[in-house]
Amino acid sequence: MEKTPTRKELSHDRIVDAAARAIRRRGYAGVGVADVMKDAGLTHGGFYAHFESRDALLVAAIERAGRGSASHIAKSTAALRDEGASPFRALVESYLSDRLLKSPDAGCPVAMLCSEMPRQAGAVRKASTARVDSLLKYVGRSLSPAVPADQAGVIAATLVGSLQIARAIGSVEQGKRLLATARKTLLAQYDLS
Amino acid sequence: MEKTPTRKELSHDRIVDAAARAIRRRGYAGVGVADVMKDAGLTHGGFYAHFESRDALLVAAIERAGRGSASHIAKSTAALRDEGASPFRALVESYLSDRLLKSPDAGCPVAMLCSEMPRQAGAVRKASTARVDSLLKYVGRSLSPAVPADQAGVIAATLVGSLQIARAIGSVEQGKRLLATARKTLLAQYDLS
DNA sequence: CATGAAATATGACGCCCATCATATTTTATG
DNA sequence: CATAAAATATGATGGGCGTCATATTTCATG
Repeated sequence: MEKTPTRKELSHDRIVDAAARAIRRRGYAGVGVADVMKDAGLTHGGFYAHFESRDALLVAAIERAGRGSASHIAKSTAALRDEGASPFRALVESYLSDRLLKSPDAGCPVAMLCSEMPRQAGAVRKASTARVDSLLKYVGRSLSPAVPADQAGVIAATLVGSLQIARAIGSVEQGKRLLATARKTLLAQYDLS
Repeated sequence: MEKTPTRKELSHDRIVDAAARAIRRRGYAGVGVADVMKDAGLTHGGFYAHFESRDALLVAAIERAGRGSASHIAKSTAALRDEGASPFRALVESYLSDRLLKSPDAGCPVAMLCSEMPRQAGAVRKASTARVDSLLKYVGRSLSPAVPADQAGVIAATLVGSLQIARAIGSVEQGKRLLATARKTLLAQYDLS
């Protein structure tokens, strides 16, 4: 029995979606209550009927962004696996896809927020580290059994770092080259399929 | 002939130092004019006798933080090299030292700011990408000739990503373990000395 | 020690933002 | 269609921050 969502639930959902986009595009500090509400097609005043505080919105946004990225990756990897790619190859090629260079609001929130996480406090921090843990677990599950499990952290770090540096570097051209060699290197080292 | 610095030059220097600490500890948005001036032992009003704008301070802070980290690494690697370590091993062990887990204002500003860089504008962005380029060049110079030059980017990404994730992860214990395996993995793969 | 200039402090202005109180609109029920 | 409750809008408040004008202090020079 699927309960049809109430109007408030629909609004709530649009707000979280807008916040999840904002936090990936602009970081923690870039999530403003008024802006998010406007993006959700509402005005700022009604915000506190939906959330106790801005921090509560941030927590919801982080979780939503994580789920969004996870399902994005899942879809992308599924397609690659259909073409015969190993789980690890599918992850690497999805995570380090050229397309993500320009569209930050589709990529992994850990890559967008990682360097800001240690500065966050309380529930926001907790929700953030939970996303990191989740990424590590995901990477771990995609590894070939021949790869030691403790490598998941370094591999995740290489994925996150490559995407970040490819975005931060001067030219898009350089960024694409970096992504390409990162994919090649990771596959050469860990894709023991 | 060493010109002795004027009072204003000394103040300027303390301001930039305070800003360089702040930007590594708290990110771009965490550099407030009033806070920085207080840290420098001054009050907020005199700021615009030293800088045209807050953005100009950010540029100076990024450059100072980069130089600070570079000289920190240089000192640390020099000591390791005296003990017989290869240039690459010295870099890896300096950059991924356990000590940096807790003291963000001593570590590499690229690791602290990387995910925020694409969001910056104008001169701040330029100064930031210059630091990234500089890091890539530094890594490239420390590589053994047997390692292809285009690997510098991936290696830098692994360094930056490992430090970030080690800091963002739940426990310090986990962070140290991640740093240790990152060091081990990088050395096993690239330290062809 | 006096004096003018350089450096810094005090204080104010305008803007943006999170939060909240209250008014208005929308939806469901009789 | 009327009415009450739910949802959202309007508007206000207080605080923080970048910026700047002006006052005060500090320093060098005679």
